Amino acid sequence: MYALVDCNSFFASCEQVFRPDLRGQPVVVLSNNDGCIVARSKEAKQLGIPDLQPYFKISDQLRQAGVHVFSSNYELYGDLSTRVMDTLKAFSPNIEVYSIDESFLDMSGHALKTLPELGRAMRDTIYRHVRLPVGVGMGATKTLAKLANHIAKKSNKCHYVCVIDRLEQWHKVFAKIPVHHVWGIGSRLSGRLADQRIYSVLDLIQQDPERMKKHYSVNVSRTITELQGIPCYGLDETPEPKKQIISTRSFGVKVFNCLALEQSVSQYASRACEKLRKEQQRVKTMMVFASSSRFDANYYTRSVIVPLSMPTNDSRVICSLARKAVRECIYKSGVPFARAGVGLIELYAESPEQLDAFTARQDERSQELMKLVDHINQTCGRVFIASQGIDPYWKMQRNLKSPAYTTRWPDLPIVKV
DNA sequence: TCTGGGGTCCTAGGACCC
DNA sequence: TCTGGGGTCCTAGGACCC
Repeated sequence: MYALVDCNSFFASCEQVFRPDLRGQPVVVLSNNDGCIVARSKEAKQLGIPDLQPYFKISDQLRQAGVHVFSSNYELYGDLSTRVMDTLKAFSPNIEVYSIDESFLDMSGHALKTLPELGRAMRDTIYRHVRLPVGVGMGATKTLAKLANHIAKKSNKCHYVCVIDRLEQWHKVFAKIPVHHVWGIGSRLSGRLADQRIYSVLDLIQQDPERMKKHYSVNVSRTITELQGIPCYGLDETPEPKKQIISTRSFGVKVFNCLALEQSVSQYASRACEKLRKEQQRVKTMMVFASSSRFDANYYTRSVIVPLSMPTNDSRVICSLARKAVRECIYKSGVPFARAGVGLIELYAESPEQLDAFTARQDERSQELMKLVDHINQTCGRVFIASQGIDPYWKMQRNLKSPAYTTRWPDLPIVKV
C-alpha cells in the first residue's frame, strides 16, 4: 500500500501558521509579481474565488469580501515543507517527496486494518508539530493513493483520511468523480475521453489498458492499470539529477533599456548557476530568452541557444555569455520587455568528469572561487556579480509579503506573555 | 497599469546507419 | 508498374504535474 499525504491549501495554510487570527478566515496567496491567485483557504474557496485568476481583475472584489491577500513567501513555505516531510519520515522509512506540499509513503508492512488509524495519526502529528492541516489517501498504487487523497478532502464522512482497499466497494463513489480528477488525466485527455463517453473514474477503470494504449498513449494505459490496482510506478526515494535548470521572472515594470535587461539575465543566470552547483553539475548548453507581455498585441519574444566551449558552473562565464546574447541577439529598442530568463539545458555531472581530447576543463581556481562564494552566501553575507546590479528598478513586486518567520532572525515572532 | 515559475515524459517525423 | 527491412538519434510539439 502507498500513502499520499498532501497539505490542504498549502501556501494559504502556511500564512495562517504564525497568524492564528487568520484561521477560519478567507486567505489567498498570489503568484510571483503578485500576478495570479495560486492558493485559497477553504473559506476563500467557499466565497467562490476562482483559482489562477489575475489579481488585478478581482482585487476590488477581494477587498470588499474581507479576504486577506499575501504575496508568495517561498522562504516560509520551503522551510515549513521541510518540517512536514521530516515529521512524516517517522511513519515510514521509505518516502518520496513529490512536491513542496506532498509525499508518497510506502506503507507495506502495516496490517490493512491499522491503516486508517495510522492516517489519522499522521494528520494529528503534523498538526501538532507544524500547525498545518493535511489530507491522507492510501491505496494499492500511487494513482489510487492520489484518488483516495482526493476523496479524503472532498467527502465529509472521511475527515481527511481515506483508504481504498477493496476496489469493488468503491464503484459507487468512483461513478461520481469526473475523470479529470485522476492523476495523469488533464483537460485535453478528459476532453478526448468524453468523446468516447468516458466521463467518470468508473468509466475509465473499466477500459482495457491495451486497447487504450493504441488510442491514446502508454501513460493512459498505465494510469488505467494503476486504477485497477496493479502498480506501474514505484517509489522514487532518491531524486534523479535534474535534466535542466530554468530561472525566469516577470519584471515589476516594463523594461525598455538594454543594460537593465542584461542585469536581469545576469541575475537569473547567477541564480541558475547556484542551483547547478548545488546539484553538482556543469552546463554545456544554455538558452537565454526575453519577451514582451503575452497579452501584448505586438508580442515580441526571442530565445538564443548558447553553446559553451566546455562544461562549466562558473557564474562569471555564464553571466557574461548570457549578457552578450541579450546585447547581440535579443534586445530590440522600443520593445516593452516584461520577462526574461536563462535555461541551463544540457547538464553533465561534475564527477565522473567526461572529457574528450579536444575539450578544455574548468580550472581549479574557478572551482575554488565558486565554492567560496557559495559558502559565504550560505553563511554570512552576499557576494554577487556586479553586472547583476543593486536593487534594480525592474524587480518583481511582492507588496504583500509576510515575514520570513522561521528563516531570518529579525523576522522571528515574539511571544508576549 | 496589472495576467507565475518551475519541471517531466511521450510521440511523430526526419535524418541517418547498415 | 509496383516500394527492403530494421534500427538509432535528434527535435519539436504536446500533454501532464505541482
